[in-house]
Amino acid sequence: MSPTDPARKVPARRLQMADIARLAGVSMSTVSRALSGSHLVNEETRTRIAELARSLNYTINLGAQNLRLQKNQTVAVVVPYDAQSRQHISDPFFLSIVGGIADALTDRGYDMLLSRVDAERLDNAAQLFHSGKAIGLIVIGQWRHHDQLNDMAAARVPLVVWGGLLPQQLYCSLGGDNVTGGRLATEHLLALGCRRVVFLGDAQLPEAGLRREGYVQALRAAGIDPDPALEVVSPFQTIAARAAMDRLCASGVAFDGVVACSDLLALQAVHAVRAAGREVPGHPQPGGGRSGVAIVGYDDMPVASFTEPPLTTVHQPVALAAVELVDALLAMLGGAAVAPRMLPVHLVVRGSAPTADA
Amino acid sequence: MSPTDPARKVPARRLQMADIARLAGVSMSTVSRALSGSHLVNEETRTRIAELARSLNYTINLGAQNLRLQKNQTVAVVVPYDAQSRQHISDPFFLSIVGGIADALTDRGYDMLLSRVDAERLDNAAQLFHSGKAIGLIVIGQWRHHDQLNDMAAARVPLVVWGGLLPQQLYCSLGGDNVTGGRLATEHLLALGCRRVVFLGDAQLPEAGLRREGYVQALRAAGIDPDPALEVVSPFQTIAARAAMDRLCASGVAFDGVVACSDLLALQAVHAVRAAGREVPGHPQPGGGRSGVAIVGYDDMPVASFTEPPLTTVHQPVALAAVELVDALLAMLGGAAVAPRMLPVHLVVRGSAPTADA
DNA sequence: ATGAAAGCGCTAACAC
DNA sequence: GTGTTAGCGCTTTCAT
Repeated sequence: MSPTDPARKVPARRLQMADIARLAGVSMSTVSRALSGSHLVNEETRTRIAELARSLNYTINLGAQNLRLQKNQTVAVVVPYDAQSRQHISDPFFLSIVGGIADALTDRGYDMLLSRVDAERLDNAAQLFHSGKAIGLIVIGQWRHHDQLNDMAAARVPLVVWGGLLPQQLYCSLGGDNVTGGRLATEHLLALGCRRVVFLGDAQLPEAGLRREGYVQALRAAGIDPDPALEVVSPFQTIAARAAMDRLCASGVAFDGVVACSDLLALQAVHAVRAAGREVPGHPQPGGGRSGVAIVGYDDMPVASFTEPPLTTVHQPVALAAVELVDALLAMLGGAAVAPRMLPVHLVVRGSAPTADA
Repeated sequence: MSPTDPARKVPARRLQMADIARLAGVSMSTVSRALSGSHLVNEETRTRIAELARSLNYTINLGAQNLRLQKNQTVAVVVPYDAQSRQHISDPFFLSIVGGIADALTDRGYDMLLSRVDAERLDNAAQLFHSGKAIGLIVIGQWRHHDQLNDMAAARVPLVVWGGLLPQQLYCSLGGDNVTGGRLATEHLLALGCRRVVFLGDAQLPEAGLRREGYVQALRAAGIDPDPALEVVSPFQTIAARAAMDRLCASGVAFDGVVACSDLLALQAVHAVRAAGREVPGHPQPGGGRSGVAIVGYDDMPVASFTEPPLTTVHQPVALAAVELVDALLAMLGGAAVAPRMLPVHLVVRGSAPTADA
């Protein structure tokens, strides 16, 4: 039952083209041609060489081939991490966009290098390009370093960024329409009778900042002045979010709605609010406001409909985004000038902030 | 507000060492030495060259360097896909293990190539090694091709596989203890009074097959014969699982518990059962069995505690697994013989199959 | 302390 | 149709 011989290792020098040539009794050039399917080489010789190579597991060394051909089919996908919290990739949104990009790149015949860089030094990712490891970069998120991304673009690093559209932007970004997303979420809460809506997220991050703009727009349109006490700063991370919401609840500041910057944050808000003895989503009160707290998430991750309560959330088109990011980068590599673009988002109404309220 | 000049492209030949040499007025050898921090080169010259390189964004071309040095720091992480269903990476479990591996590899100074291969041709992944793209492979899942993995190992491809321990195994695998996992889940349901426990998963897949072994063990130990009618074959995919469970409910076959092979499958089971008008988890009945259906998931994905009902599930140590996979591969590359190993799993009891039942 | 030259594994003129 | 040769961008003897 136990393994016969678990993976022993003997280095065994890797075969190379010269070996194949010798074994086939031809020159290297012939092997090279045969393997590339050139019609300059005799049909019979070609298949013989191909067989030989296959039977020996010989494959052209791509490092050498790339060097010679000056080509490279590798795209780097850069997922920044927060060095302080040593926070790893874990948000399902990031993970699934990475999955989608992997698929899109594979479909198009490119390799994908998955790289982590310190979110404070996004510009370190340029190294991947300058060193020739990758022909271009897809960066997931702008974090706090719009400037570094601009510098990279100015240095002609082929670059596409998942994120929002910012002033003075030199690079190509693609992302959900954050302002609209923030506005939709907030409008929905206002329509439910919420009057004191919390914004949960870190508005220092461009995406969250834009969502906050939408939030403010919606409030103002409803004649409500944004209250700084209702801004709960929290990174895209669960523990911190929970603590921040607990603090808010303990502070006694009144609120009856939450616009969260991710579904994960929304879930933390749900638990914090319930731990404080209030209901989610509660009911509108005759005097205005709500008996409980209605909560809207962001991203619409696959399990959002299975949570308790099911999350009302702003849907981001992950699969589309992945394909668009890849195509944008490839177009750019093809010499096109690719303009930044926003992808449509829409609100998905579920239980955490229902539509018709009793 | 709109971008000044979105990422225009001018090819601009990449700098190379000869350029730096010329600009610095020294020979290439000196530049090479300077950049590698050799003490053979004058302190002053060295810093001068380093500055120059930095200011011009020059980085050594790694393709060329690797060729010359015969080195490579790239590990391929292979995530198989189902070609028939064109099913993309989407299970949060796979995604998060990939995230963890990315972190572990980055920490150790390796690059990670994320590759997708047809689950029917896992052996195609060997190409990544033979072509020199990667020094070794981490394959996520055995799928239906234990044999191909064995062949790869026999061909001396450095290889570590996330998966179960199988008979006649030549490669190094690491994975949760699936038999125990399946047994724990089933024992828990039996303890709750379930007598007709469904196994939801595709036992053709080694991991699911092992879990089924545990399931059968637990049933037998309780004096229950496994009923083939209670085996619902479903891939690790949501739509199919839902349909299969709907069919089971419609068939009239009696059941009062479900052991699912992933949390996603468990959630689908919850919905199917509820759509059929039954409760999850229900209550034990005086005559044996339960009024509703108790359901246990597998993986313990991060949101499992936030679902409705919160999922009782078998916890897999994802973060640990990622690190262990990486370390196993690196040890193997270092010449060590690394034996397959199982990682501990444990049951996390939540609402979908509670502990003390009223 | 620095330079000249050979070669990592491959391809593409250019010969024949 | 096949072989010879000169590099792709780099490192490293071996000279000096």
